[in-house]
Amino acid sequence: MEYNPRDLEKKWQSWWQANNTYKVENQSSRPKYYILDMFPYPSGAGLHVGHPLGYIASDIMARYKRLKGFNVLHPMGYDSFGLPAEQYAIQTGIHPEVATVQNINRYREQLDNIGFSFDWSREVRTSNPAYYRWTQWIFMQLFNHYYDLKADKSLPISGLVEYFAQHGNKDVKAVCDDETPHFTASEWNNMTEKEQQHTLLKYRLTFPEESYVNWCPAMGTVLSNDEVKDGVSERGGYPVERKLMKQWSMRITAYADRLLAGLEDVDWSDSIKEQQRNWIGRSVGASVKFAVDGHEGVHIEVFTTRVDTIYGATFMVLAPEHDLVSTLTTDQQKAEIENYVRWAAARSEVERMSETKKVTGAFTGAYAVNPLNQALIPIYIADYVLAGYGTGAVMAVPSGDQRDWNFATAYKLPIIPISDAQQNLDTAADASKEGRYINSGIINGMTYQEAVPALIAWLEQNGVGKGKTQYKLRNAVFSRQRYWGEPVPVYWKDELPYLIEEHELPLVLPAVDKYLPTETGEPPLGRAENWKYKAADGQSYEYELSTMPGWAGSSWYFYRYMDAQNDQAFCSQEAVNYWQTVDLYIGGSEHAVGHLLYSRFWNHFLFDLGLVPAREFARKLVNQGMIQGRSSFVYRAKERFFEEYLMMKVLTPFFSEEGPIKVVEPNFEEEYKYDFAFASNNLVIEVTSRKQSDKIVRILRSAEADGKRLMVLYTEELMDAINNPEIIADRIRKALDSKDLFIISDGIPKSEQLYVSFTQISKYSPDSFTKLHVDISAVEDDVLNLEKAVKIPQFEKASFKYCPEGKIWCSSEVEKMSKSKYNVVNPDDMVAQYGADCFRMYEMFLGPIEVSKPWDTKGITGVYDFLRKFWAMFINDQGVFDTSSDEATRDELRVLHTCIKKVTDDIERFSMNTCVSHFMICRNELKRLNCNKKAVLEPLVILIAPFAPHIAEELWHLLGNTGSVCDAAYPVCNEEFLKTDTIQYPVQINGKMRGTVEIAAGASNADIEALVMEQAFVQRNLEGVSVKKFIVVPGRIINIVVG
RNA sequence: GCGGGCGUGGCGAAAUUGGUAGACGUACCAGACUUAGGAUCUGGCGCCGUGAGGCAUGGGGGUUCGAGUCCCUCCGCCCGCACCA
Repeated sequence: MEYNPRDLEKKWQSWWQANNTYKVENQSSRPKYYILDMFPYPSGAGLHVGHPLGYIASDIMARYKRLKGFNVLHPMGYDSFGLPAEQYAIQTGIHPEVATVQNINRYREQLDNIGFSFDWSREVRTSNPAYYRWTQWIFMQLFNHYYDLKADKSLPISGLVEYFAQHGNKDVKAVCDDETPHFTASEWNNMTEKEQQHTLLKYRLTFPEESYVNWCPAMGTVLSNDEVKDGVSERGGYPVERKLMKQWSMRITAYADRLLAGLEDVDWSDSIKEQQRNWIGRSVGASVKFAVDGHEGVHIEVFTTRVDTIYGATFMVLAPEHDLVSTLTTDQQKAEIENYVRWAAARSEVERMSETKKVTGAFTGAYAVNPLNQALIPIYIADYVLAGYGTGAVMAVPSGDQRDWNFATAYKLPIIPISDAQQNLDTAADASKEGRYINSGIINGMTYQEAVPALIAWLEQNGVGKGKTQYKLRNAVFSRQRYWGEPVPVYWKDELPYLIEEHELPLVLPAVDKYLPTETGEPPLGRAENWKYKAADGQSYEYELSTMPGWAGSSWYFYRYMDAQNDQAFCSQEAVNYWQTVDLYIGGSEHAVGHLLYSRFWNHFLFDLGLVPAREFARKLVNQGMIQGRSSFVYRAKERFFEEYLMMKVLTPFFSEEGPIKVVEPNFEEEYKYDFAFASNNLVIEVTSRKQSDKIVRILRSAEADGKRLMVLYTEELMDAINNPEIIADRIRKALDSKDLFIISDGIPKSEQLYVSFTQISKYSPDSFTKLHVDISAVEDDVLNLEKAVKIPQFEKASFKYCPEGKIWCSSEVEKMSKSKYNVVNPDDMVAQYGADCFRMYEMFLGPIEVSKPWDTKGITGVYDFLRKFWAMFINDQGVFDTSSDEATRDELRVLHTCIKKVTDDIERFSMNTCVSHFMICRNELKRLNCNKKAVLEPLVILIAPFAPHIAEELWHLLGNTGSVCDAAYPVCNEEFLKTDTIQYPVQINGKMRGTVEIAAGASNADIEALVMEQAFVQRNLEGVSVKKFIVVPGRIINIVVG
């Protein structure tokens, strides 16, 4: 009976399916456990070996928890709205849904292959109307709520309307737009419907607004901040610009403090928490209004975290985009300011970042008045002040802030010390909060702790400022000018947005002829025919044409799994009260600030509405590392190297080192002195293309100046010379005798590119090569198999015409796995060759789950061998399944129970790699004991079932059981069996290992000491010294201190 | 610059509270069996040394009977944020 993984795996996979083995009920007498994977976006490329890593770990956990007696929810679904399907639709005209379903089917096949214990009856797809109906429903709740600061939670907007009608908004403490004006009850009641609705938008948690957005012209859509990296789109790398557009926005800033505080309550990695804190970017300080000299009624508001340094403010800086710049600029300074504003606007994001040390700015000619001491301070503009943060203006304190110091030094502005502890203000600013204030009016002599509240009180009393907390976090743009997303359940009437009726949900995506913007520049939904909202008043209105961003559907999907078929609610209260929150969430750290922050935001909101039981949706988060690919490369020579290579190839056979021409390595550091140095005593041969005739003249002169004769060979001729080297050799011989110059015509076929392997390039400049990815399947033992390589379009066979020795050595590097890098390893291939159990165990064996590591197929044989040997323990000499029912020996039980203990402990602390090691050790030891006892092997089958469910299920049934091994009783470690009669004590002398002594387990310290001192190796080491101390750490170690 | 993480054989990595550093696996070497199989089994495998022994967890220092683990310091790598007032 051979171990034949494929057959038995297929058999059990269909058995599980037929028996609904993985179906989970929403009620149980057992405790619940919810383990969730980040659901995938089903891309056209399918899964690679990196994707299942987290799923395997979670599956092991899920199966383990089930064996341990939990009712385990372990679902899977698809984040199926998204850009790639839409791009594909634009190119092919195929509806994104069709491509998406195809991709999902492929994903499902691949996932099924690996033997996961997902309850597929709970599958969710975000693009399914039955699902996005509830995404739209949550959107409607957000529209209908505002954030009340007194209650510190979201409340229905209807309550606000009632309040306005009775009291106006003066005493309302709610999160709203900054410029929302105050109004009385009668003012409110006298407003038109339009005015009222307009006002309410300033309070709603989702609202349309004109705002600067990251507009990506190439993709025709708006991107969120985290979808933009270094001024280009994260996907595709297209340029992104700032553009003013009407967009739906989510008032996530209302939850900034709670999102920050909530991080304390979750067991997530420090790195993720820190990234979220960074993103929220809370800073506590004060806002201060500065009057402007000569401009009645004009104030510049600044935000500062160091209001205590206000007496040191010697100038003020506005961002070049600040609204007041043109108002304040004097006629005299106008030209300079306009110049600077234009220059700053033209600078790209990248330039601005790379030149942060350069100090630039311009003086407006205006002066601000320091409210504390009435000092007049000049107002500058400079691009080190960002328009997008705070108020876009700062009070500059060169003594306390390095950037202000740099500016003051460059523009010769005064630097006033403000603390008796400040030092060396000539060389740098001193931002410390030490000492007591000087030159500081009302806070002179105070410490930092005393000064801040004193100043804030003063500012508030005098109406020129207040304590304020500022966030980096912006409201989240919630519109995409795209087709393949959830329609926003809103129609427009009189330029105001209104929700459609709840019973009209879902608002289904309409059909369109093309997936591109309309001719008038509207989003693709503008193409839908007869797509109008029929309101209760009998009128038709325009629907909102933008769709929701990718993060909408993924911000609440974990609740849908609890009650996936519900058409009355996004999830029933019974279900959510049973499953509560996610106990363990597994996924990549790349979602640190996107998905994980938005989901927390929506969850806090749903919590405020009383719809979910906890503020945080996932108690524990584990971030699996990436499995990287090994990319193989060959190098394509650039033209320069090409010439040199040909030269070598053609000329070296005819001119040895002893001959008239000496071969010299080209010197790339002295570029263009002699472009190629086949140099003899007084002859330089230059190889060049005809196009570079001016270069030739230069080189000729340079050679003549050195007293050398020059021969020019054209690459075009060298090409011919490959087949007919004698001709060139002959000409060179002649050139040695005469002073002839060779000029030969053009004619290199473009396609004849030269590829070289990395081993050859080490002696040449890397600039001479272009690196190209090679399909790993065409690489065998680091050598490129030319036959296989030819199937890659970029490697025409002709390209290898001039490869030395007819083979190419490939270099390899570790990179992210990606189709475009030709380094993808498909799990299907691994499963086909080694089986799902082996694949699962090997992925775990690779290393700790959180660590990124390169895939290496070579090592998988070790795990495969283990499984075969594990199988073989159940098979007798005749090749038949056969286990002994004899009682297990103490040794055998010790091995078994050690394994139970280690594996159980390690699963609990998520150390799957060491679990696999323990299984191997256990097998090795049982083999040594020649154990085939059922009493030992049966518990092992249960123990290994989470890791290798198929082989476990097969053996479980062969052992005579009828139900699934998934429902077996988890073996319990009996510590009794771990005890041994004797202990091997390591013996150290002065901390150095000298040997081991076997000592009876219960021996007293005195007995131990006597026994140890007898040992020969101890005696030998004690010669000439005396024992100062004898340390016994029971069960662990003995250390003898000598002197 | 700020924040987070990390540094152990040829390679992936073990070492749970300080207690035999390198488990387990790969790769490699030798042997056995077959004899060409990429099969199986046995042994070896951090470095130096024939050996006893010495040296080894990025470098240096400290605490300790004892340090990969704790503290200080320097170096290097990775990730995140980045003129955030």
